[in-house]
Formats: sequence, structure tokens, C-alpha cells
Amino acid sequence: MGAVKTKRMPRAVREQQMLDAAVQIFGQRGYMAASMDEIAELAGVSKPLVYLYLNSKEDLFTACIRREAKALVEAVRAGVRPDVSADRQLWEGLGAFFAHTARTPDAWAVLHLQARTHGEPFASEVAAMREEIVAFVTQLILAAAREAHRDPDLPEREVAGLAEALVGAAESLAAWANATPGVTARQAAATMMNFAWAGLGDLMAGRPWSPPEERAGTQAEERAGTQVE
Amino acid sequence: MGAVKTKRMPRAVREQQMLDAAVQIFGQRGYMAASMDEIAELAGVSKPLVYLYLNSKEDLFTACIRREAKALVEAVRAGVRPDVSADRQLWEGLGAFFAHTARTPDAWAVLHLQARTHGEPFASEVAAMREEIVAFVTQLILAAAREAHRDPDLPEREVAGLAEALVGAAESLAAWANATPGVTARQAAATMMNFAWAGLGDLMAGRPWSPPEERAGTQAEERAGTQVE
Amino acid sequence: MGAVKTKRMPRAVREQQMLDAAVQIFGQRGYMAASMDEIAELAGVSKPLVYLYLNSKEDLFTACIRREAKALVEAVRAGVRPDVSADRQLWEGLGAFFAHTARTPDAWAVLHLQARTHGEPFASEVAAMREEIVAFVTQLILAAAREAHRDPDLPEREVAGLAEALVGAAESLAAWANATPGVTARQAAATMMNFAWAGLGDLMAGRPWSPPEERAGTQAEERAGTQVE
Amino acid sequence: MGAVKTKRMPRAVREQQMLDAAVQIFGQRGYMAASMDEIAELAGVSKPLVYLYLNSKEDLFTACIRREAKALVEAVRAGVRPDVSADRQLWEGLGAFFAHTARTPDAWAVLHLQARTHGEPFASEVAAMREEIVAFVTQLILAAAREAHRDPDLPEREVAGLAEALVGAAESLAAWANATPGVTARQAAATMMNFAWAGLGDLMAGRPWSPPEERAGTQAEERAGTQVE
DNA sequence: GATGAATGAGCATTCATTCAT
DNA sequence: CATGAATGAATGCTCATTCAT
Repeated sequence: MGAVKTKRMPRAVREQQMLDAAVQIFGQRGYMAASMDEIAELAGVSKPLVYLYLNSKEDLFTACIRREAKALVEAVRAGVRPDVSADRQLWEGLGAFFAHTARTPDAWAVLHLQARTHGEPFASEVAAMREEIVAFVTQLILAAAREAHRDPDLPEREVAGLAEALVGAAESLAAWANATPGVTARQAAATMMNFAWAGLGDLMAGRPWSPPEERAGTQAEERAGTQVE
Repeated sequence: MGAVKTKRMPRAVREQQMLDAAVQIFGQRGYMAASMDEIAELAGVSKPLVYLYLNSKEDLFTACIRREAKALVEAVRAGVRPDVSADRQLWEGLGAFFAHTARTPDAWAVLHLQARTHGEPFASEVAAMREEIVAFVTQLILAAAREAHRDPDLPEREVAGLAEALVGAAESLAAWANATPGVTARQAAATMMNFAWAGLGDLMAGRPWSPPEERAGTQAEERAGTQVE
Repeated sequence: MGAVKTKRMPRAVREQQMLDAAVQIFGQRGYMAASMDEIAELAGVSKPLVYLYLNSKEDLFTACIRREAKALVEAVRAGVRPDVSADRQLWEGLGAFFAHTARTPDAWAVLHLQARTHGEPFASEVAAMREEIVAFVTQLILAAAREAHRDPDLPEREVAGLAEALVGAAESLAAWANATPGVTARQAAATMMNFAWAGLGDLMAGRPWSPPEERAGTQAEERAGTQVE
Repeated sequence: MGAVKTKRMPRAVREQQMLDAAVQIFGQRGYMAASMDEIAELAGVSKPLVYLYLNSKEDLFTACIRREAKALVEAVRAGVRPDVSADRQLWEGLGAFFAHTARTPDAWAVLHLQARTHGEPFASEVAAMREEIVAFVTQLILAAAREAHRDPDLPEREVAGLAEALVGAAESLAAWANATPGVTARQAAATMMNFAWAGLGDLMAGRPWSPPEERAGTQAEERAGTQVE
């Protein structure tokens, strides 16, 4: 299971192996229950080497958070074409998000569960990433308002709240989709669009949001490496 | 801050004191980082008494989850009048929810963060409560469809996904509202209704969801002891 | 299993119930693993009452040892008629001993295993009983020498060693007989007589010790309440 | 009294030091009363190292039992020449046994008292050793019967009982000899031979068992490293 | 006389972390 | 570079024992 014990790897490679192992253990056992012994063993290195490269359990965990946060943000970014309409951008971003979290469940557990649950250096680390995503969504909402040729008479805080709610809904749906067999990233994204864009009111009135036609979408998702359905 | 050290209390009272202390410590430190010593000290009793009454750290944590889950569900229930329209019920429920989580932030941390992060006996404990709420929301969505005179042609799983997303959005917004000074429970509930009921699309088109007039709502909220705005 | 909870018993009776429970628990769990809680529960009384009557765990254990040591010595005494020949007295005493230990295995565990294993106040307590029995056996050996019309040219210490060995052999055989299904007290006593009286040399040469005829023996054993075969 | 605090020893050496300390503490305090703190201190190491090498108190105790059981059996084996007569082999074995138990009283306490008193995994561990010795004695008895040109008409269980009694007598005499100043291993062995081989009957009739002449015996005992008289 | 309430003290066990080689 | 050897500091848990009622 662990990395094959190979001698004399460059430091950067060794560090990535350690982070791989750490993300797996932290994601599965939790931050406190994870032991440095287990991580070192899974990484195929001795414990003192882990300390030499990553200083402490705290620093190691922080490094995990940073690496996985960056990977997630990049995956979402790569899934979105900046030149399409706002709702389309949201649709693409959600697809990339659900695809990435489904592909790396341990990393998602680290970011979504562990980092937020264990207090201070970590919570703000992941909060930074989250704010980046929330800001992206905020821009989308404002862009949508512009597209509708309306000055958004929504106060800034209201927009922030909407973005916050949207991201929270997506996070919850990611956990639900991963736990519910047969739900694909694409379906999860569609549910999100119906919920957030059309709204329950429209939905009940028979006006769901409709996903754009297939061809173009496929390109974008493949660029992002997603596997939407 | 801790309970005043009063001697010789009946068991039921002492148990509640212990649970109070435990919720506070678990909520602030996290399950694993919380020490039974600290909990006992904050409760103003000796450690053996905690074990005599609550058996183990696991059982203590479970008791916290159960008590707070019950309290939360009851707070939401008490805030909702069953004879009003679906959107109105949702509005009232959200108000009660945000008010309760703002009033008991440690309890909310236990339920939302700690219980879900620390694996099995606990996750399913809180999952039970969550399902109760999701089921309530699901009923509201179906009721809304009936009110709109439409047979919901949404597949069952889609409705489940929508309810999941709605609850997740509310959960996220609760954390955001608690962390953002000046955001009241009432405002959070309004944001949620705009987001979930009207939808971003309607919102951008200038059709926000509008909260019902004051008088009736106030009654309901006062019954629940909430402090919406 | 525990004594039926009856109110207002005279102190002497309550004490015996506590000792009964204590012997059972001490015999089965061992001195240290036995908890005062369990003993009090099995005795059907509250823990403070146990302390009121018997002071401490040490005193309670000592009281158990004294009571059971006395009972064992009396059972052996009652099984021996003082007016018969030395080998016959030994035979009767062994029969009574094996019968008693088989009848009260928890008490035997307390005396033979627990009391000797847990250091000072206890070891000397049971050593006193043991010396009484060793002295009895020593007298038998000297009586046998007189019956053989020989001044025992054995030094006193040699006789003490022989008695010690005999008692030790009997103790071992008691454990073995209790653990080996189908071995009766009578058979164990016969084995001991062959071993100790005739000796392996005689035995191998075809000269076993032969137990006396039945009728007289029965009387003695019934007096002692034994069940030798 | 404890090992000199020397740093950085190879694991095998440290393990033996720990076992030395553990045997001493277990033998003197008893299994349950012995604390891992005390053992670690006496061994001159920290507690975590004891756990790193020996896993748990239970495993540590088991390791003690195994090491000392092996040592005892080997001491007896080394003291017996297999080509001499049965009674002579018994004499030599008893001498080696008494010499070994006198030399290592804590180890003997562990095997004879502690291991048997604290239930299962331990009891069967020492029972295995004891059965080895009982089997050896059983063979001696059968060999003696052959030497006397008699088919042993003794039933198998009778022989087992005799062997059990003999071993029990020896065990008791070992405790007695250790506790009685001035009794040598040789004297204890002689008492055992008189008791078990000649039998009290022969002894009283003036026919004691006589130890073999000195020269040959001395050799054997020296081989075993015993100090018989 | 009898008991529910309460605790001081200790114990096995684990873990992040550091040297000496 | 890499590691076997080693530990200080907690932590969950238990138990004999005692009051106040």
C-alpha cells in the first residue's frame, strides 16, 4: 500500500510521498487520531526524516491543507471557461468541483472535515481557500446581474451571504453525492443549478434551470480532467 | 466561568452540569483534544463522578450529541406553525434554526463539526437528527409542489438532493452568520429564502422572495423563544 | 445469585453474608482484581455497610482467610478419630481434606492461591493454619515411629521436612483432583497414602499401602460430613 | 540495586534488563500490585521503552514466565544424567531443582505463585512447563517399574496422580527450604527421596532411601552448575 | 442503621519529538 | 542522508474509601 521503499530520492519527491501518506491518514483517521508513526510507515520513510522535512505534526498537517486546497482551487479554475455566461460558468465550476472531490475523497475529508474541526492554525488556512471560492462565486453573481442589465440593488453583504450559501450547499451535496451510490458529478451539478439558479419557487412552478447542450460542455469538462457522467 | 462548586446535588442536576461543561469543551477544543480532566473541572466535580454518571468519554460525547440534537430539532419544530404555506413554514423554520445555533454556538460546533468528524458511533447519531430535518424539508418541497397544483415530476432522488443542498446551505450560513458581526437570524433566514426559494435567476431578474408581513411571524418566533432580528 | 435483599438482619448474619460474597469474589477474581463494589453487590448490601462492619479491603480479606482456615482445620479434625493407628488417622485426615476442598473450591482458592500470593498480612495468616496442619502430621509421623517401636533417629528438622512435603503433596493433589473430572476425594486420599506411606520404592516392588476395610471408615467420614466416594 | 543507567544499549540487552527487573518486581509485589513505573525505573529505562519492546503488562509478564520456565526446565535437564537408574535420576533432578529455585527465588515466586494465581493467559503458560516436568517424573516412575521387573499394574491415572503429588511435594519443599535457614538443596533432595521413594512406612521401619556415593553425584551437579551442599 | 454522593490517588498506555550514530 | 534508541508529558479510566443525610 505504501510507497515502495526506494533509496535516494530527491527531496521534493520524498516530500510529496510524505504528503500523500499524510493526506490519506489524516483523511481517514482524523488529525488527532493520526499518528506520525503510521504516516512515516505509509510513506516508506523513517520518522526522523519526516521531522527533518516537515518539522512537526502541525506543519505537516498545514502542508497537507495547503497542497490540497491549491489543487482543489486549480481544478475548479481549470474547469471554467471565463468567456461564457455566468450560469454556464457556475455549471462548469460545480461540475469540476464535484468531480475533484469525488476523485480525492481523503483530500476532501482533510479540507472539509479535519481542517475546520481542529482549531486555529488550520481553520484559517482552509478559510483562505474557501474565501477564494466564495469570491469567485460572488463575481459570478455580480456578473449575472450585469448580464440581466440590472444594477444589483442587493447590498454587498447580501451577495456575500448568497455566495456563502451556494458554496455551503455545494459542499454538503459533495458529501451526499459521494455517499449515495450512482450519483455522478454531473447530476450533482444539475441539482445545484436547479436549486441555486432556478430556485425552489421556479422549480415548483415548472421552470427548472436547463443545462446547456452537450458538445461545448464536454470540452470544458475534459480540460478540467473531470468525469462528468 | 465554571459552575459554582456546590456540594451534594441530585444526580439529574449534576448530569446536566456535566453535559453543559462537556458541550462547551468539546465544542471549543474538539472531541479528541478535549480532556476529561478539563471537563470535570469545568463542571465543578471530580473525574470519577463524571465516569460514574456517564461511563466513558465516548458515552459522554454521545450524550452531548443526543441532548443538543434533540434541543435543536425541538427549537425548529416550535418555531414552525404547521398550518401556513410551505414557503412560510420554511421561513419560520430557518429563523428558528439560525436563532438557536446563534444562541448555542458550542452545541452547534459539537453537532456540525465534531460529531461528523469523529467516525462511527457519533456520525450516525447526528445523521439521525439531520435526516429528520432533511425529511421535514422534503415534505415542504412536496407541499410546495402541491400548492402550485403540479404533480412533482421530479424524481425522488432529485428531491432528496434538493433538500440536502438546502440544509447544507443553511448549515453553512449559520457558521457565516455567527462569524459575521451584525448578521441577525432574521437576515440569515431572508438570505436563505432568496437563495433557495426565489433562486439566483429570479433574484437577478428583480424577483426576490419577500418575507411575509410582520405580525403573524412575530407570534411564532416568540413562541419559539427566538430573537429574529 | 446474590443474597436476597432482606432488611434488618442481625449484624452477625449480615457479616456472614458479606464474608460469603467476599470469599466467592476473592476466590474467583483474585484479591486485587476483586472490587469492593462487586462484593457489596453480591452480598446485597451497600458499600458503606461493608466498611462499617469490616473496616477495609485488607481486613475483609483477612476475615475471609481466618474463617475459611478455621473451617478447613475443623473439617480435617472432625474427620480423624484419635484412637486409631497413625496410618489410619492420616488416611482419614486426607479424606476429609480432599472432601472439604472439593466442596468449597472458592475458599480453597482463597487459602491456597490468593492468601499466599499477596504478601504480608495475609501470608502469615494462612501460614499459621498451615503450621497447625503440619504439626498434626508431624505428630502422626512420630506416633508411627513409636508404633514401630523405634526411637526416631530422624533429626527434628528431617521430620519437619517430611511433614511439609506431605502437606504440599496433598495440596497439589487437591488442585489436581478438582481439575480432573471423575477423581473422588477417596481416590485422591488413596493415591496420597500409596505415595507417602508406602513410597514409590515399595509401590514398584508390588507392596502398595492398602486402605483399611470399609465399615469403620464410613463412620468417621460421616461424622466429618465428608463424601468420600 | 537497579541496573546502572547506561545509555544506548542494543535492543536485546535492554530487553533482558527489563525482564530481570520485571521478574524481581512481579516476584516480590505480585502481578497486579507491580506497577510498570516501578519496573521501568528498576530497569533503568523510561516506561515508553518498556512498552515499545514488550507491548503491554500482560505480554511482559508472559515473557517473564516463558524465560524463567525455560531456565528452570533446562536447569533440571542439565542436572540429570539419562543413563543412570530411575531413583538416581530423580535424586539428581530434585537436587538441580532445589538448587535452581534457591538461586532465583523471585523467578520461582513468579512461576509458582504469581503465574498460577492470575488466571488465563498465564496459568496455561506455566501449566505447560509443569506438565513437562510431570511427564518427566511419570517416565521415571514407569522406568522404576521396569527396573523392578514388574509390569506396572497401576492404572494410568494413578501414575499421573503420583507424579502430580511428587511434583507438588517438591514445590512445597522448595518454599520451605528457602524459608528455613540452613537447609541446603542437597538436604531437601534427600528428604524428598526418603519421603517419595522409600515412603513413610519404610522409613519408620528403619529402611530409609540412601543417597548414592559422592563422587559420581558431584560431577553431575557440577555440570548443572548447582550448589548441592 | 443504611445509603446516595463524592473524591484523591494511582495505573496502563500512547504519542510527538529528539539524539547519537 | 537515514535510523535505532529513547523519553516527558499527558490521557482515559478505576478503585478503595468517606461524608452528609
